[in-house]
Amino acid sequence: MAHRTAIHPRAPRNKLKHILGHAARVFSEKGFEGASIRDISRASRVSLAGLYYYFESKQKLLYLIQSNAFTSILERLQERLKSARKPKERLRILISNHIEYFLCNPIEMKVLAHEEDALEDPYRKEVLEIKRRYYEIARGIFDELRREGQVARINPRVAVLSLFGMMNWVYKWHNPEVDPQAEVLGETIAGIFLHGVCNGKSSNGARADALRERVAEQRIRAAG
Amino acid sequence: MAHRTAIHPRAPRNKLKHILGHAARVFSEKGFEGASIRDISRASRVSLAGLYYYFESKQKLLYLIQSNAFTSILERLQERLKSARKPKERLRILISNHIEYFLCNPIEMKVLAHEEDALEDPYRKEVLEIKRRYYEIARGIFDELRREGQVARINPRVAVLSLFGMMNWVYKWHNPEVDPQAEVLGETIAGIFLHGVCNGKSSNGARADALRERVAEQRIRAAG
DNA sequence: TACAGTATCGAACGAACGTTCGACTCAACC
DNA sequence: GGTTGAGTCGAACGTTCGTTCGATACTGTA
Repeated sequence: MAHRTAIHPRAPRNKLKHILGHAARVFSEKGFEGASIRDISRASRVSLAGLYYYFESKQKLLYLIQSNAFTSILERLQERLKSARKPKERLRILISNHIEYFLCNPIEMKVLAHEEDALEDPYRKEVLEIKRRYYEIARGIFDELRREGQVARINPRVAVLSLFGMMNWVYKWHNPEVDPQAEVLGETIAGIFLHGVCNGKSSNGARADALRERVAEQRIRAAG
Repeated sequence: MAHRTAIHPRAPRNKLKHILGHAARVFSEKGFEGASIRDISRASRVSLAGLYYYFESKQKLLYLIQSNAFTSILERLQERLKSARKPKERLRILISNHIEYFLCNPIEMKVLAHEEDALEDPYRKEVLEIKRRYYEIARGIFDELRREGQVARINPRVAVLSLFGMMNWVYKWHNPEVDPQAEVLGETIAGIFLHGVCNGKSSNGARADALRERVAEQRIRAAG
Protein backbone atom coordinates (compact mmCIF):
# COMPACT_ATOMS: atom_id res chain seq x y z
CA MET A 1 0.00 0.00 0.00
CA ALA A 2 0.85 3.67 -0.33
CA HIS A 3 3.53 3.16 -2.90
CA ARG A 4 2.68 6.57 -4.41
CA THR A 5 4.92 6.88 -7.46
CA ALA A 6 7.87 5.09 -8.92
CA ILE A 7 10.22 7.98 -8.42
CA HIS A 8 9.29 9.03 -4.93
CA PRO A 9 7.99 12.58 -4.80
CA ARG A 10 9.56 13.65 -1.54
CA ALA A 11 13.13 13.56 -2.78
CA PRO A 12 14.23 17.20 -2.51
CA ARG A 13 17.44 17.22 -4.48
CA ASN A 14 17.40 21.01 -4.53
CA LYS A 15 16.89 21.33 -0.81
CA LEU A 16 20.23 23.07 -0.44
CA LYS A 17 18.95 25.82 -2.73
CA HIS A 18 15.83 25.98 -0.62
CA ILE A 19 17.89 26.43 2.54
CA LEU A 20 20.22 28.92 0.90
CA GLY A 21 17.27 31.05 -0.12
CA HIS A 22 15.78 31.22 3.35
CA ALA A 23 19.18 31.72 4.94
CA ALA A 24 19.91 34.63 2.64
CA ARG A 25 16.64 36.23 3.64
CA VAL A 26 17.36 35.83 7.32
CA PHE A 27 20.92 37.15 6.92
CA SER A 28 19.65 40.13 4.97
CA GLU A 29 17.13 40.96 7.67
CA LYS A 30 19.19 40.44 10.82
CA GLY A 31 22.77 40.50 9.59
CA PHE A 32 25.09 37.52 9.63
CA GLU A 33 26.08 37.76 13.28
CA GLY A 34 22.63 38.78 14.38
CA ALA A 35 21.00 35.80 12.70
CA SER A 36 21.11 32.45 14.45
CA ILE A 37 21.07 29.00 12.92
CA ARG A 38 17.84 28.56 14.84
CA ASP A 39 16.34 31.49 12.92
CA ILE A 40 17.28 29.78 9.69
CA SER A 41 15.91 26.49 10.95
CA ARG A 42 12.58 28.14 11.69
CA ALA A 43 12.46 30.00 8.38
CA SER A 44 13.35 27.03 6.21
CA ARG A 45 11.38 24.54 8.30
CA VAL A 46 14.38 22.25 8.55
CA SER A 47 15.45 21.03 11.95
CA LEU A 48 18.52 22.50 13.56
CA ALA A 49 20.54 19.33 13.13
CA GLY A 50 19.08 18.72 9.72
CA LEU A 51 20.66 21.89 8.40
CA TYR A 52 24.12 20.56 9.12
CA TYR A 53 23.54 17.72 6.72
CA TYR A 54 23.71 20.31 3.91
CA PHE A 55 26.50 22.59 5.06
CA GLU A 56 29.24 22.23 7.60
CA SER A 57 29.17 25.58 9.38
CA LYS A 58 27.51 28.96 9.50
CA GLN A 59 30.57 30.42 7.81
CA LYS A 60 30.28 28.00 4.95
CA LEU A 61 26.61 28.83 4.59
CA LEU A 62 27.42 32.51 4.15
CA TYR A 63 30.19 31.61 1.77
CA LEU A 64 27.84 29.58 -0.40
CA ILE A 65 25.35 32.43 -0.61
CA GLN A 66 27.96 35.02 -1.48
CA SER A 67 29.88 32.83 -3.86
CA ASN A 68 26.77 31.78 -5.78
CA ALA A 69 25.49 35.31 -6.13
CA PHE A 70 28.80 36.80 -7.11
CA THR A 71 29.69 34.06 -9.55
CA SER A 72 26.39 34.34 -11.35
CA ILE A 73 26.45 38.13 -11.66
CA LEU A 74 29.99 37.85 -13.01
CA GLU A 75 29.13 35.12 -15.50
CA ARG A 76 26.13 37.05 -16.74
CA LEU A 77 28.28 40.10 -17.20
CA GLN A 78 30.90 38.27 -19.22
CA GLU A 79 28.21 36.78 -21.41
CA ARG A 80 26.68 40.17 -22.13
CA LEU A 81 29.97 41.88 -22.76
CA LYS A 82 30.61 39.62 -25.74
CA SER A 83 28.15 41.60 -27.80
CA ALA A 84 29.83 44.98 -27.42
CA ARG A 85 33.11 46.46 -28.52
CA LYS A 86 32.92 50.17 -27.80
CA PRO A 87 33.97 50.95 -24.22
CA LYS A 88 31.11 53.35 -23.60
CA GLU A 89 28.65 50.66 -24.54
CA ARG A 90 30.52 48.07 -22.51
CA LEU A 91 30.37 50.29 -19.46
CA ARG A 92 26.64 50.73 -19.90
CA ILE A 93 26.28 46.98 -20.09
CA LEU A 94 28.23 46.57 -16.87
CA ILE A 95 26.09 49.11 -15.09
CA SER A 96 22.76 47.80 -16.33
CA ASN A 97 23.77 44.23 -15.57
CA HIS A 98 24.77 45.20 -12.07
CA ILE A 99 21.65 47.21 -11.31
CA GLU A 100 19.35 44.68 -12.88
CA TYR A 101 20.85 41.85 -10.88
CA PHE A 102 20.66 43.98 -7.74
CA LEU A 103 16.97 44.72 -8.13
CA CYS A 104 16.05 41.19 -9.17
CA ASN A 105 17.99 39.61 -6.30
CA PRO A 106 17.87 42.24 -3.58
CA ILE A 107 18.24 39.76 -0.78
CA GLU A 108 21.35 38.01 -2.01
CA MET A 109 22.88 41.29 -3.09
CA LYS A 110 22.33 42.87 0.27
CA VAL A 111 24.12 39.95 1.88
CA LEU A 112 26.90 40.30 -0.67
CA ALA A 113 27.30 44.04 -0.19
CA HIS A 114 26.75 44.16 3.55
CA GLU A 115 28.42 41.04 4.94
CA GLU A 116 31.74 40.97 3.18
CA ASP A 117 33.71 41.39 6.39
CA ALA A 118 31.82 38.66 8.21
CA LEU A 119 33.53 35.90 6.28
CA GLU A 120 36.69 34.48 7.80
CA ASP A 121 39.85 33.69 6.12
CA PRO A 122 39.57 30.48 4.18
CA TYR A 123 36.34 31.73 2.58
CA ARG A 124 36.98 35.44 2.73
CA LYS A 125 39.86 35.30 0.31
CA GLU A 126 37.91 33.32 -2.24
CA VAL A 127 35.11 35.85 -2.37
CA LEU A 128 37.65 38.66 -2.40
CA GLU A 129 39.23 37.08 -5.45
CA ILE A 130 35.93 37.10 -7.35
CA LYS A 131 35.40 40.69 -6.33
CA ARG A 132 38.85 41.59 -7.57
CA ARG A 133 38.12 40.04 -10.96
CA TYR A 134 34.88 41.98 -11.14
CA TYR A 135 36.63 45.22 -10.30
CA GLU A 136 39.35 44.52 -12.87
CA ILE A 137 36.76 44.19 -15.60
CA ALA A 138 35.25 47.55 -14.74
CA ARG A 139 38.67 49.10 -14.42
CA GLY A 140 39.69 47.62 -17.78
CA ILE A 141 36.70 49.11 -19.56
CA PHE A 142 37.34 52.46 -17.95
CA ASP A 143 40.96 52.36 -19.09
CA GLU A 144 39.86 51.67 -22.66
CA LEU A 145 37.62 54.71 -22.43
CA ARG A 146 40.57 56.78 -21.29
CA ARG A 147 42.77 55.42 -24.07
CA GLU A 148 40.19 56.66 -26.52
CA GLY A 149 40.64 60.11 -25.03
CA GLN A 150 37.04 60.41 -23.90
CA VAL A 151 37.78 60.82 -20.23
CA ALA A 152 38.78 63.95 -18.40
CA ARG A 153 41.86 63.73 -16.26
CA ILE A 154 40.72 61.92 -13.17
CA ASN A 155 42.04 59.32 -10.74
CA PRO A 156 40.74 56.12 -12.37
CA ARG A 157 40.64 54.08 -9.20
CA VAL A 158 38.56 56.74 -7.49
CA ALA A 159 36.28 57.03 -10.51
CA VAL A 160 35.58 53.30 -10.78
CA LEU A 161 35.09 52.88 -7.05
CA SER A 162 32.73 55.84 -7.00
CA LEU A 163 30.72 54.13 -9.68
CA PHE A 164 30.56 51.03 -7.52
CA GLY A 165 29.51 53.27 -4.67
CA MET A 166 26.54 54.57 -6.62
CA MET A 167 25.56 51.08 -7.69
CA ASN A 168 26.10 49.22 -4.44
CA TRP A 169 24.47 51.82 -2.26
CA VAL A 170 21.21 51.20 -4.08
CA TYR A 171 20.28 48.40 -1.70
CA LYS A 172 20.13 50.90 1.13
CA TRP A 173 17.46 53.09 -0.37
CA HIS A 174 15.71 51.55 -3.36
CA ASN A 175 11.98 51.22 -2.87
CA PRO A 176 10.28 49.40 -5.76
CA GLU A 177 7.05 51.27 -5.17
CA VAL A 178 8.58 54.71 -5.57
CA ASP A 179 11.87 54.38 -7.39
CA PRO A 180 12.60 53.58 -11.03
CA GLN A 181 12.90 50.04 -12.27
CA ALA A 182 16.26 48.57 -13.16
CA GLU A 183 16.43 49.83 -16.71
CA VAL A 184 15.78 53.49 -16.00
CA LEU A 185 17.80 53.45 -12.81
CA GLY A 186 20.74 51.94 -14.65
CA GLU A 187 20.47 54.55 -17.38
CA THR A 188 20.38 57.32 -14.81
CA ILE A 189 23.48 56.12 -13.02
CA ALA A 190 25.26 55.48 -16.30
CA GLY A 191 24.33 58.98 -17.37
CA ILE A 192 25.69 60.57 -14.21
CA PHE A 193 28.88 58.60 -14.40
CA LEU A 194 29.60 58.99 -18.10
CA HIS A 195 28.77 62.67 -18.22
CA GLY A 196 30.59 63.14 -14.96
CA VAL A 197 33.75 61.58 -16.16
CA CYS A 198 33.90 62.39 -19.86
CA ASN A 199 35.25 65.53 -21.43
CA GLY A 200 32.54 66.75 -23.78
CA LYS A 201 33.08 64.76 -26.98
CA SER A 202 31.04 62.78 -29.52
CA SER A 203 27.90 61.49 -27.89
CA ASN A 204 26.69 58.18 -29.19
CA GLY A 205 23.79 58.47 -31.61
CA ALA A 206 22.97 54.79 -31.68
CA ARG A 207 22.86 54.75 -27.93
CA ALA A 208 20.49 57.68 -27.80
CA ASP A 209 18.19 55.99 -30.28
CA ALA A 210 18.11 52.82 -28.24
CA LEU A 211 17.23 54.78 -25.14
CA ARG A 212 14.52 56.68 -26.99
CA GLU A 213 12.97 53.40 -28.06
CA ARG A 214 12.92 52.07 -24.53
CA VAL A 215 11.37 55.22 -23.16
CA ALA A 216 8.60 54.85 -25.71
CA GLU A 217 8.05 51.23 -24.67
CA GLN A 218 7.74 52.25 -21.08
CA ARG A 219 5.23 54.95 -21.90
CA ILE A 220 3.09 52.31 -23.51
CA ARG A 221 3.47 49.98 -20.57
CA ALA A 222 2.65 52.75 -18.11
CA ALA A 223 -0.38 53.79 -20.11
CA GLY A 224 -1.79 50.23 -20.29
CA MET B 1 49.46 62.50 53.21
CA ALA B 2 48.71 61.78 49.58
CA HIS B 3 46.25 64.54 49.14
CA ARG B 4 47.55 65.04 45.59
CA THR B 5 45.57 68.00 44.25
CA ALA B 6 42.55 69.95 45.26
CA ILE B 7 40.52 68.64 42.36
CA HIS B 8 41.53 65.04 42.39
CA PRO B 9 43.26 63.99 39.19
CA ARG B 10 41.83 60.53 38.84
CA ALA B 11 38.32 61.80 38.32
CA PRO B 12 37.66 60.79 34.71
CA ARG B 13 34.80 63.02 33.82
CA ASN B 14 35.36 62.17 30.17
CA LYS B 15 35.43 58.45 30.73
CA LEU B 16 32.27 58.01 28.73
CA LYS B 17 34.09 59.51 25.75
CA HIS B 18 36.93 57.11 26.40
CA ILE B 19 34.55 54.15 26.39
CA LEU B 20 32.69 55.43 23.34
CA GLY B 21 35.93 55.66 21.41
CA HIS B 22 37.01 52.12 22.16
CA ALA B 23 33.51 50.79 21.61
CA ALA B 24 33.33 52.45 18.21
CA ARG B 25 36.60 50.81 17.24
CA VAL B 26 35.40 47.39 18.34
CA PHE B 27 32.06 47.83 16.55
CA SER B 28 33.81 48.94 13.39
CA GLU B 29 36.08 45.90 13.44
CA LYS B 30 33.62 43.16 14.38
CA GLY B 31 30.24 44.67 13.65
CA PHE B 32 27.66 45.53 16.29
CA GLU B 33 26.26 42.02 16.70
CA GLY B 34 29.66 40.40 16.33
CA ALA B 35 31.19 42.52 19.08
CA SER B 36 30.53 41.59 22.68
CA ILE B 37 30.44 43.82 25.72
CA ARG B 38 33.36 41.74 26.92
CA ASP B 39 35.35 42.82 23.86
CA ILE B 40 34.64 46.43 24.73
CA SER B 41 35.53 45.79 28.35
CA ARG B 42 38.90 44.38 27.29
CA ALA B 43 39.58 47.18 24.79
CA SER B 44 38.67 50.02 27.13
CA ARG B 45 40.12 48.35 30.23
CA VAL B 46 36.92 48.91 32.13
CA SER B 47 35.34 45.97 33.90
CA LEU B 48 32.26 44.39 32.47
CA ALA B 49 30.01 45.69 35.21
CA GLY B 50 31.81 49.01 35.24
CA LEU B 51 30.70 49.73 31.72
CA TYR B 52 27.07 49.65 32.73
CA TYR B 53 27.65 52.57 35.02
CA TYR B 54 28.05 54.74 31.90
CA PHE B 55 25.38 53.37 29.62
CA GLU B 56 22.35 51.25 30.19
CA SER B 57 22.52 48.79 27.33
CA LYS B 58 24.49 47.76 24.28
CA GLN B 59 21.80 49.35 22.14
CA LYS B 60 22.19 52.66 23.92
CA LEU B 61 25.94 52.46 23.48
CA LEU B 62 25.53 52.16 19.71
CA TYR B 63 22.99 54.94 19.76
CA LEU B 64 25.38 57.28 21.56
CA ILE B 65 28.12 56.61 19.03
CA GLN B 66 25.89 57.12 16.03
CA SER B 67 24.06 60.10 17.43
CA ASN B 68 27.27 61.91 18.41
CA ALA B 69 28.89 61.33 15.03
CA PHE B 70 25.85 62.27 13.02
CA THR B 71 25.04 65.33 15.05
CA SER B 72 28.52 66.70 14.78
CA ILE B 73 28.83 66.17 11.04
CA LEU B 74 25.46 67.86 10.62
CA GLU B 75 26.36 70.82 12.82
CA ARG B 76 29.64 71.31 11.03
CA LEU B 77 27.81 71.27 7.72
CA GLN B 78 25.31 73.89 8.78
CA GLU B 79 28.10 76.10 10.06
CA ARG B 80 29.99 75.90 6.78
CA LEU B 81 26.95 76.44 4.63
CA LYS B 82 26.45 79.91 6.10
CA SER B 83 29.31 81.23 4.01
CA ALA B 84 27.91 80.25 0.63
CA ARG B 85 24.93 81.29 -1.45
CA LYS B 86 25.35 79.74 -4.85
CA PRO B 87 23.94 76.22 -4.95
CA LYS B 88 26.90 74.81 -6.82
CA GLU B 89 29.20 76.09 -4.15
CA ARG B 90 26.92 74.86 -1.40
CA LEU B 91 26.90 71.40 -2.90
CA ARG B 92 30.68 71.39 -3.01
CA ILE B 93 30.74 72.36 0.64
CA LEU B 94 28.40 69.52 1.51
CA ILE B 95 30.54 67.03 -0.34
CA SER B 96 33.87 68.22 1.04
CA ASN B 97 32.46 68.38 4.55
CA HIS B 98 31.15 64.84 4.26
CA ILE B 99 34.33 63.38 2.83
CA GLU B 100 36.57 65.25 5.21
CA TYR B 101 34.61 64.08 8.20
CA PHE B 102 34.64 60.55 6.84
CA LEU B 103 38.38 60.44 6.43
CA CYS B 104 39.10 62.13 9.76
CA ASN B 105 36.72 59.87 11.69
CA PRO B 106 36.76 56.64 9.72
CA ILE B 107 35.84 54.48 12.68
CA GLU B 108 32.76 56.37 13.77
CA MET B 109 31.66 56.84 10.19
CA LYS B 110 31.97 53.15 9.41
CA VAL B 111 29.74 52.42 12.38
CA LEU B 112 27.33 55.06 11.19
CA ALA B 113 27.21 53.81 7.61
CA HIS B 114 27.29 50.11 8.34
CA GLU B 115 25.22 49.60 11.48
CA GLU B 116 22.15 51.64 10.80
CA ASP B 117 19.86 48.60 10.83
CA ALA B 118 21.28 47.28 14.10
CA LEU B 119 19.54 49.92 16.19
CA GLU B 120 16.12 49.06 17.52
CA ASP B 121 13.12 51.17 17.56
CA PRO B 122 13.33 53.73 20.31
CA TYR B 123 16.82 54.72 19.14
CA ARG B 124 16.52 53.79 15.49
CA LYS B 125 13.92 56.42 14.78
CA GLU B 126 15.95 59.16 16.39
CA VAL B 127 18.98 58.46 14.22
CA LEU B 128 16.74 58.11 11.20
CA GLU B 129 15.37 61.56 11.92
CA ILE B 130 18.86 63.11 11.88
CA LYS B 131 19.58 61.27 8.67
CA ARG B 132 16.40 62.57 7.14
CA ARG B 133 17.38 66.14 8.01
CA TYR B 134 20.76 65.59 6.45
CA TYR B 135 19.21 64.22 3.29
CA GLU B 136 16.77 67.10 3.10
CA ILE B 137 19.62 69.60 3.15
CA ALA B 138 21.30 67.86 0.24
CA ARG B 139 18.02 67.53 -1.57
CA GLY B 140 17.27 71.21 -0.97
CA ILE B 141 20.56 72.32 -2.45
CA PHE B 142 20.03 70.07 -5.43
CA ASP B 143 16.58 71.52 -5.98
CA GLU B 144 18.02 75.05 -5.95
CA LEU B 145 20.47 73.94 -8.59
CA ARG B 146 17.61 72.67 -10.68
CA ARG B 147 15.61 75.83 -10.22
CA GLU B 148 18.55 77.72 -11.65
CA GLY B 149 18.23 75.56 -14.72
CA GLN B 150 21.68 74.09 -14.40
CA VAL B 151 20.58 70.51 -14.05
CA ALA B 152 19.40 68.17 -16.73
CA ARG B 153 15.96 66.84 -15.95
CA ILE B 154 16.77 63.83 -13.86
CA ASN B 155 15.08 62.03 -11.01
CA PRO B 156 16.31 64.16 -8.12
CA ARG B 157 15.89 61.50 -5.48
CA VAL B 158 17.99 59.08 -7.50
CA ALA B 159 20.60 61.75 -8.16
CA VAL B 160 21.01 62.77 -4.54
CA LEU B 161 21.05 59.19 -3.27
CA SER B 162 23.63 58.29 -5.89
CA LEU B 163 25.77 61.09 -4.57
CA PHE B 164 25.42 59.66 -1.08
CA GLY B 165 26.34 56.30 -2.53
CA MET B 166 29.61 57.62 -3.88
CA MET B 167 30.40 59.36 -0.62
CA ASN B 168 29.34 56.69 1.83
CA TRP B 169 30.94 53.83 -0.05
CA VAL B 170 34.30 55.43 0.53
CA TYR B 171 34.71 53.67 3.86
CA LYS B 172 34.76 50.34 2.05
CA TRP B 173 37.77 51.07 -0.10
CA HIS B 174 39.69 54.15 0.95
CA ASN B 175 43.31 53.43 1.78
CA PRO B 176 45.15 56.48 3.12
CA GLU B 177 48.46 55.20 1.78
CA VAL B 178 47.25 54.92 -1.79
CA ASP B 179 44.21 57.09 -2.23
CA PRO B 180 43.82 60.87 -2.32
CA GLN B 181 43.34 62.88 0.85
CA ALA B 182 40.00 64.42 1.70
CA GLU B 183 40.37 67.58 -0.34
CA VAL B 184 41.24 65.95 -3.65
CA LEU B 185 38.83 63.08 -3.12
CA GLY B 186 36.02 65.49 -2.39
CA GLU B 187 36.80 67.51 -5.49
CA THR B 188 36.85 64.37 -7.61
CA ILE B 189 33.47 63.20 -6.39
CA ALA B 190 32.02 66.70 -6.68
CA GLY B 191 33.37 66.85 -10.22
CA ILE B 192 31.81 63.56 -11.24
CA PHE B 193 28.48 64.48 -9.72
CA LEU B 194 28.23 68.05 -10.96
CA HIS B 195 29.39 67.26 -14.47
CA GLY B 196 27.25 64.15 -14.44
CA VAL B 197 24.11 65.95 -13.50
CA CYS B 198 24.40 69.36 -15.11
CA ASN B 199 23.26 70.00 -18.64
CA GLY B 200 26.43 70.65 -20.58
CA LYS B 201 27.13 74.01 -22.10
CA SER B 202 28.56 72.05 -25.03
CA SER B 203 25.96 71.25 -27.66
CA ASN B 204 26.72 67.58 -28.12
CA GLY B 205 25.35 66.57 -24.75
CA ALA B 206 22.01 68.14 -25.50
CA ARG B 207 20.54 65.14 -27.23
CA ALA B 208 21.16 62.71 -24.43
CA ASP B 209 20.04 65.31 -21.94
CA ALA B 210 16.76 65.71 -23.72
CA LEU B 211 16.26 61.97 -23.51
CA ARG B 212 17.07 61.88 -19.88
CA GLU B 213 14.49 64.57 -19.38
CA ARG B 214 11.90 62.34 -20.91
CA VAL B 215 12.97 59.39 -18.80
CA ALA B 216 12.50 61.53 -15.73
CA GLU B 217 9.15 62.85 -16.89
CA GLN B 218 7.96 59.37 -17.54
CA ARG B 219 8.99 58.28 -14.09
CA ILE B 220 7.30 61.16 -12.37
CA ARG B 221 4.11 60.48 -14.24
CA ALA B 222 4.23 56.81 -13.29
CA ALA B 223 4.82 57.62 -9.62
CA GLY B 224 2.25 60.36 -9.35
C1' DT C 1 15.23 -10.71 4.38
C1' DA C 2 19.18 -8.33 5.17
C1' DC C 3 21.99 -4.41 4.28
C1' DA C 4 23.86 0.01 2.90
C1' DG C 5 23.09 4.69 2.17
C1' DT C 6 20.49 9.01 2.29
C1' DA C 7 17.85 12.16 4.78
C1' DT C 8 16.04 13.75 9.07
C1' DC C 9 15.60 15.12 13.85
C1' DG C 10 15.31 15.48 19.34
C1' DA C 11 18.25 16.26 22.73
C1' DA C 12 22.09 17.64 24.40
C1' DC C 13 27.03 19.83 24.67
C1' DG C 14 30.12 23.59 26.42
C1' DA C 15 30.90 28.23 25.50
C1' DA C 16 29.61 32.81 25.15
C1' DC C 17 26.13 36.20 25.48
C1' DG C 18 23.87 40.80 27.79
C1' DT C 19 22.84 42.14 32.07
C1' DT C 20 22.47 42.49 37.30
C1' DC C 21 23.73 42.41 42.13
C1' DG C 22 26.04 43.31 46.19
C1' DA C 23 30.20 44.72 47.96
C1' DC C 24 34.03 47.62 47.97
C1' DT C 25 37.04 52.12 47.75
C1' DC C 26 37.71 56.74 48.32
C1' DA C 27 37.15 61.69 48.48
C1' DA C 28 33.89 65.26 50.17
C1' DC C 29 30.93 67.17 53.52
C1' DC C 30 28.56 67.30 58.32
C1' DG D 1 34.09 60.07 63.20
C1' DG D 2 30.24 59.05 60.56
C1' DT D 3 27.56 59.52 56.40
C1' DT D 4 27.02 60.06 51.59
C1' DG D 5 27.45 59.35 46.73
C1' DA D 6 30.12 58.52 42.66
C1' DG D 7 32.88 55.06 40.64
C1' DT D 8 34.46 50.33 40.19
C1' DC D 9 34.41 45.43 40.03
C1' DG D 10 34.12 39.97 40.75
C1' DA D 11 30.86 36.78 40.41
C1' DA D 12 26.99 35.19 39.05
C1' DC D 13 22.20 35.17 36.62
C1' DG D 14 19.38 32.91 32.95
C1' DT D 15 19.45 32.66 28.01
C1' DT D 16 21.03 31.73 23.58
C1' DC D 17 24.69 30.48 20.68
C1' DG D 18 27.02 27.04 16.97
C1' DT D 19 27.67 22.50 16.73
C1' DT D 20 27.43 17.33 17.57
C1' DC D 21 25.66 12.75 18.56
C1' DG D 22 22.89 8.84 18.27
C1' DA D 23 18.66 7.22 16.81
C1' DT D 24 15.14 6.67 13.32
C1' DA D 25 12.72 6.23 8.85
C1' DC D 26 12.79 5.20 4.28
C1' DT D 27 14.66 3.54 -0.44
C1' DG D 28 17.05 0.86 -3.54
C1' DT D 29 20.13 -3.14 -4.05
C1' DA D 30 21.80 -7.80 -2.95
